[in-house]
Amino acid sequence: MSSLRDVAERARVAVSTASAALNGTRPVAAATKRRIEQAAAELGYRPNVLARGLVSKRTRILALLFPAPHSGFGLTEMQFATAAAEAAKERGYHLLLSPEHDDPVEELRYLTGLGLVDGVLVMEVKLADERTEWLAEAGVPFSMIGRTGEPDAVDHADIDFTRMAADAVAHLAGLGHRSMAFFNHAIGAYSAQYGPAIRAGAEFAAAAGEAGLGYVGDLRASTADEGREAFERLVAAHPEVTALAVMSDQAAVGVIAAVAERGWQIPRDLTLMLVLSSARVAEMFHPRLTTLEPPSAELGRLGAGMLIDRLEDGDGEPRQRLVPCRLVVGDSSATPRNPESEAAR
Amino acid sequence: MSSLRDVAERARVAVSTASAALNGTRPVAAATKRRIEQAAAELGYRPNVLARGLVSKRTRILALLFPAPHSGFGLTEMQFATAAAEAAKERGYHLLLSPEHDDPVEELRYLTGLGLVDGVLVMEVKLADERTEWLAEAGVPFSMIGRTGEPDAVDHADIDFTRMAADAVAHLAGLGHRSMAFFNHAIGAYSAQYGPAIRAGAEFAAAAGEAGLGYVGDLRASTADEGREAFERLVAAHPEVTALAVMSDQAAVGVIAAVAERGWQIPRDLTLMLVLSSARVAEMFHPRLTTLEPPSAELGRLGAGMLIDRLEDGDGEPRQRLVPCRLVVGDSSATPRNPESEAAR
DNA sequence: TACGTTTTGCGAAACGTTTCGACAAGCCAA
DNA sequence: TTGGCTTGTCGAAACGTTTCGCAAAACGTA
Repeated sequence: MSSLRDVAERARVAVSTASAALNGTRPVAAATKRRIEQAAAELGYRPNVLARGLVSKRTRILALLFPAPHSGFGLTEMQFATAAAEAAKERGYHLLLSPEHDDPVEELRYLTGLGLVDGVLVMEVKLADERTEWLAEAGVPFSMIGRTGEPDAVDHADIDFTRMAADAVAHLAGLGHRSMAFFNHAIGAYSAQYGPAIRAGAEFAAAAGEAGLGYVGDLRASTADEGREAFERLVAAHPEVTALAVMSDQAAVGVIAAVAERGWQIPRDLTLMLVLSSARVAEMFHPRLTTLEPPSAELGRLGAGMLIDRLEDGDGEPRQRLVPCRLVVGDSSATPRNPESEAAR
Repeated sequence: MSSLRDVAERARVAVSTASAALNGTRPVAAATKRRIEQAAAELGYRPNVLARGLVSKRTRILALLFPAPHSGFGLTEMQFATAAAEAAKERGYHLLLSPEHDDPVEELRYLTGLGLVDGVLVMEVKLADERTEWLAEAGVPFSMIGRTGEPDAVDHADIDFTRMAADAVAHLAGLGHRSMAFFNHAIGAYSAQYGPAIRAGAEFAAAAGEAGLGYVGDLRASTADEGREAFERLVAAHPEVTALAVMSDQAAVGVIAAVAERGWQIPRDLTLMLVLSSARVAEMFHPRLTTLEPPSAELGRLGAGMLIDRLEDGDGEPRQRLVPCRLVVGDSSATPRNPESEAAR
């Protein structure tokens, strides 16, 4: 690989002049500049990232903190990563995929100590997150996909949960439903702190109340078995419910099976929609399920973009974006079976 | 961040001695070594990757070439990436997620010219792949997840397609089926060169022949509509078929819908199995589908491991591994409806 | 013609490592 | 005591950039 020195020799200038010309950091006479650029082109010169980073303290490398799959990874997490990598690439940055294990903070200490990365992208953020706390304290630039309970002035891109719940409720109410149930993720060691579960739960309750819908919100399921069981409990306690919103696609499998076992049909007897599952997954069900698709790629893109903005523009007001979900209507949405007498069913 | 110089000062030795002690590249007196190590620990010293890479020409960074999603990415591709990152991390390496666009070779030229990566991990390898050709020619160390048509001496980890087809056929034959159909991926610009589609097609035909099963292998579908249509064609032309193996989960959605529309049931009237879909996806269907789950994580791990071996041990015989799939039996497999008279059905 | 000012280019230092030749000290045999 | 080895440590150079003080050249003005 040819170095800047080769370029300088070929253009018959000093190395420093070549550097200035190529980076535009100092004025260089037009003719000289042209000569240097041509020499660089002819040699196929590529600046060495390491040498550059060593002196400039900027590597243009971002790290994406990738949590160990806690509950089976989905397309969503995947899209964060690919979209972030794409966005980074477009702006001349690189993305390091950095898996996390038992001791995220120690690993973070190691990772940032390497002098390899300019900033960190954090995903699967918990309401109280030791990683973001450490990063803030250590003064390492970072942005979040998701957000902590008190994101204050921290850059982040997250789902607009308020709008998501409102959209879902509007969809159901628009079809004539008067009563709905929300199946949240199961309470686990993880989801106890998991922002999306908590925010979605709160926002659904609020949106249903706002719209005057009956609301059952204490159901929790993350597996097919749990979904089945939760559904049975629901039917026993709240037979008036005609519409279901389910967070976990795994749970939906169980719910649908339980519905079928009763001889009921979707959407004739019950409307069912997924929440925060990709359309690709939703259409794998039969019937194709309605879903509120998370803007995963958009979040990944935004997260990376914000971090780069921060790195380049230095400080400034916090960059924070809430992005709505996309409602993809499938074949699982319909008017309630008997709107008039539902309460008496 | 403290540098090697700080460590050396604190331990009252020369920088070069500190380096030797910490890396073990030269003998250092035990007492001195201890002093240096302690100083390093006290300062929380982390060697700077850039400085080290600049002189040693080794960064311990691997790039994973990530193709632009051609037909919607699945869990499989995701697992390559995460497993490769994990494996790399365990051996002290980092993984760069490097998206590809229109001109893979030019991008590769750029990427490797940066001096940032020691080696490249290539996935979604086509039978004739310009990327691997370029890499080989340029002398850049690389390994493949998948393989070209003539992998010769190139390191790779791939699915054992022969075994996969044999396992599938054995499963179906074991249930009593005498005739099967294989739904391959649709012929697209991409899949025309796509190893898995081509290898699976060939191996299924061979395995069915070997086992003495009737075989229909000219069906192709990658979407629900195509799946539905292909199924109708199959029923019209080959009513004797009692077992289906489907490559695309999207196509399976269509097939299943078409089956249901005829009033048939799986597995009562027809056995259906997925090929190269994860169990997580397979159990999203109703009934839960049998699947031959690809060893994605294993392939990612192996691919990274091989590359690192090559980087560290220098040359040696090619490292090549074929890994079998895992048969996960769901509720979609059963004995044929009427084994005796199937040909007359 | 001389002087101040601007433009243009140069050289050296620095970034934090690794590598390697040199050399002082210690030891043993002659 | 000398000479030859071994062991342990040091200093300097190198990797490929960027940065920055300086000086040479070019220009305009008095």
